[in-house]
Amino acid sequence: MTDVAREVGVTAKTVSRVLNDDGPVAVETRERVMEAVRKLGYQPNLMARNMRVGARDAAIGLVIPEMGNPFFGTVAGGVESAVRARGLTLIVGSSDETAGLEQSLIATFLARRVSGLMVVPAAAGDHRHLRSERVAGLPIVFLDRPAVGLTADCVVSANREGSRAGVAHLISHGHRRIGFVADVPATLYTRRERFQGYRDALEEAGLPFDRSLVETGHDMEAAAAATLRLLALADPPTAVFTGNNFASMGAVVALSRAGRKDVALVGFDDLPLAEVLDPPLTVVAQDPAAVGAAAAELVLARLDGDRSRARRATVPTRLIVRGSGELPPPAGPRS
Amino acid sequence: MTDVAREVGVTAKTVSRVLNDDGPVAVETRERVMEAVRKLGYQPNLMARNMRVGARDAAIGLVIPEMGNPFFGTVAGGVESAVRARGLTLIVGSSDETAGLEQSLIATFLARRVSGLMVVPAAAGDHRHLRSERVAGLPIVFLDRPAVGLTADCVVSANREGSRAGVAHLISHGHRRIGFVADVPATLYTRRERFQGYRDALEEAGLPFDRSLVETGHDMEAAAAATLRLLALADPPTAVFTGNNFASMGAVVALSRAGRKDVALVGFDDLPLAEVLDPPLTVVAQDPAAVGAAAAELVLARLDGDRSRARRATVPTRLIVRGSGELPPPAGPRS
DNA sequence: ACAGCGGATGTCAACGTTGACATATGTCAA
DNA sequence: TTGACATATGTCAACGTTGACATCCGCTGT
Repeated sequence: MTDVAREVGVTAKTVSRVLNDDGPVAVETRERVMEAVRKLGYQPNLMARNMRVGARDAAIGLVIPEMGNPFFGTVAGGVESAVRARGLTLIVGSSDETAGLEQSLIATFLARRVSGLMVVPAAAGDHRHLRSERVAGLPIVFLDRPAVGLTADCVVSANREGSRAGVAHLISHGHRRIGFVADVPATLYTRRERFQGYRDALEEAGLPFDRSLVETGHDMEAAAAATLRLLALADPPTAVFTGNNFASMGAVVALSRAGRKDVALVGFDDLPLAEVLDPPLTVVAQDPAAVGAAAAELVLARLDGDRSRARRATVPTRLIVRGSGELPPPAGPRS
Repeated sequence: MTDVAREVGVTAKTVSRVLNDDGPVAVETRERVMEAVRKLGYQPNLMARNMRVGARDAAIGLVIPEMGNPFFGTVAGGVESAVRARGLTLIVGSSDETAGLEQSLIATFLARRVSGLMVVPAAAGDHRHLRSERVAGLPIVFLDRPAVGLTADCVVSANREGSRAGVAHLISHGHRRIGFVADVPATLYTRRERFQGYRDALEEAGLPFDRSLVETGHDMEAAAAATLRLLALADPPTAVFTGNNFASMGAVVALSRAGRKDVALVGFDDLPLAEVLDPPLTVVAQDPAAVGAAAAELVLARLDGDRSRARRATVPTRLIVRGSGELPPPAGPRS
């Protein structure tokens, strides 16, 4: 900047004024400055600028569990466009679903003095350490899953209601014994909520809850095995509800391998190939971009001085009917 | 930092020494400093630090076309772990496959004085504007597609060879008329390379190239339509090679809708559900995480002072045989 | 006893930018 | 003519940190 100023024969401050449209500058001076900027290929140093003004980095930090997962990728995409529209930069890190990595990422972001923090909590996280930052007024929003040990803004999908609707859909097609397959232990928020939705639907229809119809598999293969275990029961389910995309894929694999095209299936989370499957997969679709965008809006509102108490926003899900959920239960002795 | 120093009764410099393990500090002083740091909840300001030392931000900027696309997400994941292992932070932006957004993202990163730049070029990009930065010694690496108008480091998949191998696989199963479906116009590097691989395989086997077997569809539906057009030809192909994951999905949909389980299919890019399809999809799989990691290694090597000329690294692809590529051509009048 | 040395700490300036305030020049109304 | 005011620019300091160099102390060896 000093170089540019020298070139034009003015002070750095004048150059600063030109570049920031701040204060009065003679038209001729402005032009000469702009020309020198071009000539020297000058680019303002954002680091120095951020340090001077407000001592905050014009960036938002985002922690997600996995970059390769399209769900979180799309969430990040939603966050990014909203954030960029405000002239802020997005800094992303992935925690690999590990509390330790998550903490160290957050620490890095805080050390950079980001203007806001967005976190998809890792499964075993704990966010009490963020209390002081929150009190100090740093906008912090949690996505997809709420914070643990901290009252803070949060944007989640309508897990319970979506799950309820998916299971109710199966019930409305005559199913009375419906398996539930999800990947992760009960510590994961989304799993708990979706399981509640499953029970809500059963209760609403006056159907009994049968513990033996609930299975767990932490990845696709495990979910496939879990599905097969359900089918091998003495009194097997006629339909299955899967609590996330890996579980859905596993169930699809299992039904395909077992040649059981008669078992109805509804999955939580849409899959890119869902309509190509045989039968096409009926799903409860989330809207990850909307989750990201909503969270970003919350952060931006807080940046604008919104000091109201912590809010929880819920992004609706949508039942996409494609075929696999509409299979009727086989006509059995009792039906 | 001054607050901590005052608390302990030393100078900021001493606190700095403690925190950076730099220079001799009395054990007792160190402990008292650490305690004050904890007590005051002090966190060093990375922005100020970066500005002082080397005038470079301890971050790497990465531009990808789309966040939600698992291919680029996984690339970003590969980059991130490599970069973080070096204590650097990853800053990501998505260009939405737009040259304008790409440029403005790059400008932002340069203004932040990132230590390195990694770019997956948007389809219509032009990177001449980066020449001066490159000359100035900024590590710049292009991923998945080479730079346009600039000689620079680059990491790409073995598009041509992978494609050749995929088509050769079909040929080895007796196919002589093989359709080619890819999404994008000839300006896209990957499309050009994969098409060349297709022609290589034909030539290698002494098969004629038939222009009418080449179709274009820019998304899944378009690719499906393109596939149907191929099947409707007077002398239709007995096998199809698809040049990317959307094209593959489109082809799968088309074959499924047309009830043509006899048409062999090999696709470039693996799909999460490939093995669940009927028949399971044979693919030429890329290794996006390896692409990201290799690119990151290149940037880091440049940061370490490697000033050798621009390199191009090629990450191998892998043929994953699952069934759809092994269907024999129907016994026709001529075979 | 004293030079010399290494350990522990301090002082100062600088990184690039911009807020707060000051100065200089010109314009206009009283 | 003069003071009030707007316009155009300059001066200075500060943001938080650390490199370069200086200082002070006690200990060692002769």
